Amino acid sequence: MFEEELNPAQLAAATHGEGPLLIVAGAGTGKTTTLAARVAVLVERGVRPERILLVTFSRRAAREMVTRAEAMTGRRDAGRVWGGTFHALANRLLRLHGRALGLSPTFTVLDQPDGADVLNLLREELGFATRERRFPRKETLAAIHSRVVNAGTKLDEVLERHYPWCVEDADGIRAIFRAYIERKREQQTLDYDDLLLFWKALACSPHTGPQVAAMFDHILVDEYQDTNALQADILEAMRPESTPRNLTVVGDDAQAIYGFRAATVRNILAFPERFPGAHVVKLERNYRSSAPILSLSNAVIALSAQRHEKTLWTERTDGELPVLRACLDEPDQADAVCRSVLEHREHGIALHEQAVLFRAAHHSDVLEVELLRRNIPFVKYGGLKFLEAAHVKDALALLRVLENPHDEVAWFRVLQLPAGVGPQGARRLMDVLGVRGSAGDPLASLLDGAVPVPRGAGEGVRALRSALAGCADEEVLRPSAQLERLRTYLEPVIERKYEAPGPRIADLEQLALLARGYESRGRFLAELTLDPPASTSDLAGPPALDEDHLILSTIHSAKGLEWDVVHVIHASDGCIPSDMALRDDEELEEERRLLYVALTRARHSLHLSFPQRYYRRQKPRDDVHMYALVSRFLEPEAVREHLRVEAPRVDVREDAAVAVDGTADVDAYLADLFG
DNA sequence: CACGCTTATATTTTT
DNA sequence: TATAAGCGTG
Repeated sequence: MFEEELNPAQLAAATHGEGPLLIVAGAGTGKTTTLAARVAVLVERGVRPERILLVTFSRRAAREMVTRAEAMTGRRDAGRVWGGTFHALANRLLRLHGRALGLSPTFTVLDQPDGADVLNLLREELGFATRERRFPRKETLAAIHSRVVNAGTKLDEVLERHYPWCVEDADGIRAIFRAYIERKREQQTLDYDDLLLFWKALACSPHTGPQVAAMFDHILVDEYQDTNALQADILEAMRPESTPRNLTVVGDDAQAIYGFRAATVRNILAFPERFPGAHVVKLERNYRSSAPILSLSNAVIALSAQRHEKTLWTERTDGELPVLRACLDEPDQADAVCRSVLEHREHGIALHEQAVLFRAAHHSDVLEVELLRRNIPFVKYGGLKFLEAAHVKDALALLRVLENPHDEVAWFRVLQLPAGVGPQGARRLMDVLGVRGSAGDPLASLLDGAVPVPRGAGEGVRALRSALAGCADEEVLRPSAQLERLRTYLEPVIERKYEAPGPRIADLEQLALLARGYESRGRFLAELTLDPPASTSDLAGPPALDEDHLILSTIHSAKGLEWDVVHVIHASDGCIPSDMALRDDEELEEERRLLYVALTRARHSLHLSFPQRYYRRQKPRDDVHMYALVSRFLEPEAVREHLRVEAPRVDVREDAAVAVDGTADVDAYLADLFG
């Protein structure tokens, strides 16, 4: 049944037997189809779906692949495949088997900002916040920690290479990190890095390892170029040599764009050594893009300093040259994009078959205003800060203390909700309640009402207590119902604490909406942090999807997707490559691949643009603007010849033109890393 | 010690 | 933009 749908290389990959398999799949070469077909083939050969582990870069991708496999086999039970991201799968496995590692099955998951908050508490406790000298911010600490763990590199080395301005504070950072491990263990919380570390520990342990590895007959991993050293270790441990090493990985070194998350293409390059006897299949025939789009993409990546051992080809001969348009300024660019989008729509291309891609989430701000003005509906992927908004965190913190009464960060937020309680008051209350340490029940203590309350805060604390009691009473209460109750408590709090409370209160309704469909509070919390709403439409709910809408997306979030028409905006030096990413060649090359990813999303029509006059939106009323040049990746003649360049309507003065520059094992392992 | 005010600062990408 | 740190007041 697959023979007609797949080309020989795809078929070879899909029907590969036992043993390790590396599929090197260029952009648009039918990677998803192939992987879905492989799942289908395995199921048809008698492998039970629940014994297949499918690791993808988003839950959405996992769902899509499983759905396609179901369609190919006609079997409903393919949905029982274990699909999801590394982190989501780790969460699932650790809830089942974490006990062996000393983890409670009710552990809570800290997202990156949560982890940063814990680090911040320690930063203050250990006296680094008040010092005269400036000390790395909590976000920086979180980023350093994450890189150390994910790359498996010593702290000192990471500091030297990626955070040279923090080298002087190495000892302080080390002290904070040591305390951080301890604190997380006490609280039964795991951050993103822990999820991976504990999965690895689970898989490496002589007791649990064989059992966990034996849960799965086949493991398939998508976007392998964007995995890091730790993730590769996990896979190796999940496929020990004593068993048939049924591991399929799919990736494209030319599309590696997650270096900042410690991903390394070495994983792909070293795969055959790590898994001896690995079969390698290359997919080079592109089915997605027109010839001119493919030529441009190939030309851009050909100038990469690194070698990419494949050249995409297509049998298509249709298509027009991609356009590079220099715009006057951002409004002009927004105008050009809107016109182009509407023109394509007149030619029968629906809005949702068109996308606008950009490097950073805020690059679409001006365009969004223009789209709203012209009544062009759109959804935006990437850069969504919903869960990071203070009031949403407040609501979630309330749920979290109910779920895990030793969750310190959550308590710290919750206890500052009542009027008259600030950071110090909250700390005192936490001490009295016994939040730290795993003994006792701080929640019960608070509800008992036997705790001394800071002067003037009596009423506020009483309100908080009754709100929590209203949820704690009934274990059966569903999370959405709990949120409903908490909302009545939170609304006045939000009105007092924040300006512009209107939209913030509306966000709480969204949150309650997201919670419907969850029976368990713990699951809701875990899934929300591990698979947060990816787009504005995820939040808007199903009705909005009926309407045709344009897609706006960061290039990162566009990974694996494709559209008939693609507009890449802000294709200027300083944006692509981002002037934040010019520290070394490695970063620069990643930016080039990012542009490559953007270009290869397009099927029929590709428009690049950049504003020549670029106001720095950061400072309001700032008259200072800069003159931007086209991205250096589009500058060389070898690339230009694949573009139709539209001249600026007004020339920029030459002299003004400047580029914008601008547990025990885990703990011991960590202790070793921190030196 | 909370809270409201001012000022500095740093802004990428995501699980 | 918006958050964090610094400072004065109650």
